Amino acid sequence: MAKTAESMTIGVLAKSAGVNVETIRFYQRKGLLPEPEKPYGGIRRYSVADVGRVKFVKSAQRLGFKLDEIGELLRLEDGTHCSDASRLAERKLKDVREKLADLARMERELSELVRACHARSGNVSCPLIASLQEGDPPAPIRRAK
Amino acid sequence: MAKTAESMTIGVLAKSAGVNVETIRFYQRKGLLPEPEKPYGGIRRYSVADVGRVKFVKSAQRLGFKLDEIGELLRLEDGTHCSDASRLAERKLKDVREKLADLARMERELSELVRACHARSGNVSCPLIASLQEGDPPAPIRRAK
DNA sequence: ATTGACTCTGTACCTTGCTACGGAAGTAAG
DNA sequence: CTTACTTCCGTAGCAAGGTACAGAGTCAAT
Ligand SMILES: [Zn+2]
Ligand SMILES: [Zn+2]
Ligand SMILES: [Zn+2]
Ligand SMILES: [Zn+2]
Repeated sequence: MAKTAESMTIGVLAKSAGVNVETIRFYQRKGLLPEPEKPYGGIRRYSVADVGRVKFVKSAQRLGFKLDEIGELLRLEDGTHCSDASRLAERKLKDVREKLADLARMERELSELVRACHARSGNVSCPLIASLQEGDPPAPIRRAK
Repeated sequence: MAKTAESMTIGVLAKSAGVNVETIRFYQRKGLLPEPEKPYGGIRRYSVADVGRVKFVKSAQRLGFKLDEIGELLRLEDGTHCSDASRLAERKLKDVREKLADLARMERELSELVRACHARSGNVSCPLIASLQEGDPPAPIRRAK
């Protein structure tokens, strides 16, 4: 019964979780993953719980959490601190929305410049280059406030 | 007339362009900004053209270009290579749209989880934590292909 | 002429999330 | 028993875009 409980080597753990062995060690150094005791001069063994933990980390990364923040999430692993957890998620959502707005601005400006370049006729200078030479942060569309 | 032409010290240049002195030097090392000759044992002087160049870099950064890519853009500074320039912009636009899609996914997933956490009633486990423990990349909405 | 503020040069450090390497030692297969 | 693969452990390096020194020299004002 200790067979399935603590049966994996680090290599198997890494493969099961779909990450590099070095990533496992890195997470251990960061305190995201516990380092099992090892038998004197022997090899550490891991359990399926550790696979879950690594996958937890990877899932949280897909939501935009940084490793430090994932450390905080892991402390809430028992699921009994919903309001703490959702506070973290709300903060992250705010970050994400800010980045989203920034990227949306880039998208607008770039596509407008590309359009202008394609529409360019004759010998006028490249609108993209010209815009960069102006140097001004392009006028934000000013609406009634 | 050599007064306004090459009149700034690096500190003035930096301030005019709104960046740190170290940033100027960094750009010089990166080849984004030329290093003026300096009088024997003296101090280099910069012109307004250099201010423009730094601002060019900063503007391009706001569009999402990396410094390496900005190096390429700077080679097209004469504005006569519109198709080269717009190719770069189109590639960047593609990058930006990919990041945008990724962030939009995060936004969707996070806001759904936050919603679920707020809607949680009674003693069920935190939906956010539970979702991370499942570990699966949340089912992409599968549509007919 | 002596501050004090800049500049020059080189090098080191910062963040984030890994990835790689070197050398020793344990482990599994033949 | 030997060979080949892992593991262990510490340290070093990568990308990107800077930032921060230290130690020496220069410049302008008092
Ligand atoms: Zn709590
Ligand atoms: Zn919750
Ligand atoms: Zn060309
Ligand atoms: Zn163009």
